[in-house]
Amino acid sequence: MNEHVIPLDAEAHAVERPEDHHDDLRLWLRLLTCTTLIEGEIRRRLRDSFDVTLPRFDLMAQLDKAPDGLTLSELSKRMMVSNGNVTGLVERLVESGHLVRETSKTDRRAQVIRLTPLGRAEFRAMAEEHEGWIAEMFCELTPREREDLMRLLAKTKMSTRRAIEGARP
Amino acid sequence: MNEHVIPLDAEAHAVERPEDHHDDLRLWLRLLTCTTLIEGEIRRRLRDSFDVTLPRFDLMAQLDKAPDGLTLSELSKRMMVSNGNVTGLVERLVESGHLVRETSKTDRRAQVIRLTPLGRAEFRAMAEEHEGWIAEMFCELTPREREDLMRLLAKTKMSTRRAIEGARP
DNA sequence: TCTGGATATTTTAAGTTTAAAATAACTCGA
DNA sequence: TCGAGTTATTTTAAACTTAAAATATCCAGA
Repeated sequence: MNEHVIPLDAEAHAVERPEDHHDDLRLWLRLLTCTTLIEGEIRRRLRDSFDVTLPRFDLMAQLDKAPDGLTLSELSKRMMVSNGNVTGLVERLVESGHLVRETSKTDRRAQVIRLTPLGRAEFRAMAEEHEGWIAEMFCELTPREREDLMRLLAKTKMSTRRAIEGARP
Repeated sequence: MNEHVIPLDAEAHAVERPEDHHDDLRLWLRLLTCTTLIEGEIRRRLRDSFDVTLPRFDLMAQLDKAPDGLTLSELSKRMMVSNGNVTGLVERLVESGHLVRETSKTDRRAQVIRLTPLGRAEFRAMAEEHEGWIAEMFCELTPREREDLMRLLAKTKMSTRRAIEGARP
């Protein structure tokens, strides 16, 4: 008897006390763990296989997608890091012969950054390996699951952007 | 005419050339973007509201969950950062009166780290706000979507762990 | 007991990262 | 043209982060 009685706190997942956001916190921690795990492994493999750091790889990836080059501001916006950070990264990559910088013809404040042929060649070689590594990380997800995850992350991104917008308009 | 002809590369999503992992790469970049967005905003709010850095908050969060304290190794494993990193963070948090460290009674190599009453009080105050901020970021997702995302991230985590295990046993 | 290997932590050097202040150049309206 | 406000970049100081080497301690077996 009584096996059909619905307890007051049935469906624990749906219980919502005011201000009870533990599940969201767990969701965030899991998101963070996934990213940290993948990022750490990619960092390790880039170092072991190509002796390059992840920030440098990321910066070159942005430039590879922009054949006409990018300004430092544009780079820092796309990489979501500070301006000063990009200044230092570019400095070291110019030093090592992977990038060139020239003053914009239309705006003397702006520097246009480009990959050198060496930089592009090295990046392309790394990128091919890198893409395989990433596929490896997701290999246990079905195509359907990957689509779902993509969609849910897109929604999370939009939700977060609006939360940020709302807080600092 | 011909509008019903199915082109050779119909259903772009299903087209799978050998070694074509662009979708996985996009999935990874989206995951990274979400994490970076949220992390950046949390960092900003912690600074503005409590004048604390994110790494310090994260470290205190680990200790708050472990009433008996943790060793530096245990901390670095849980935070997924290097040992040396934790050494420095703990040093500064002891300096500011938020942590205490004592040598383990059973292993003279190990330091047990604990929150001080001050550290715990300050952390609890921050954590309450923090939880609300996180909920804000996810607020446009339905409960069902949050569950799905949680599940998919769990699967991603497992998939990644095995990829890492497989590469360096 | 002694010793080799494992574990816990610290140190070191180099690089990354941020926030904030400083510098320089642009824009646009009075 | 002048000047206020904006934008692009650099500089600065402090903190964070990693990988690798160095120390110190533990542990298990000969």
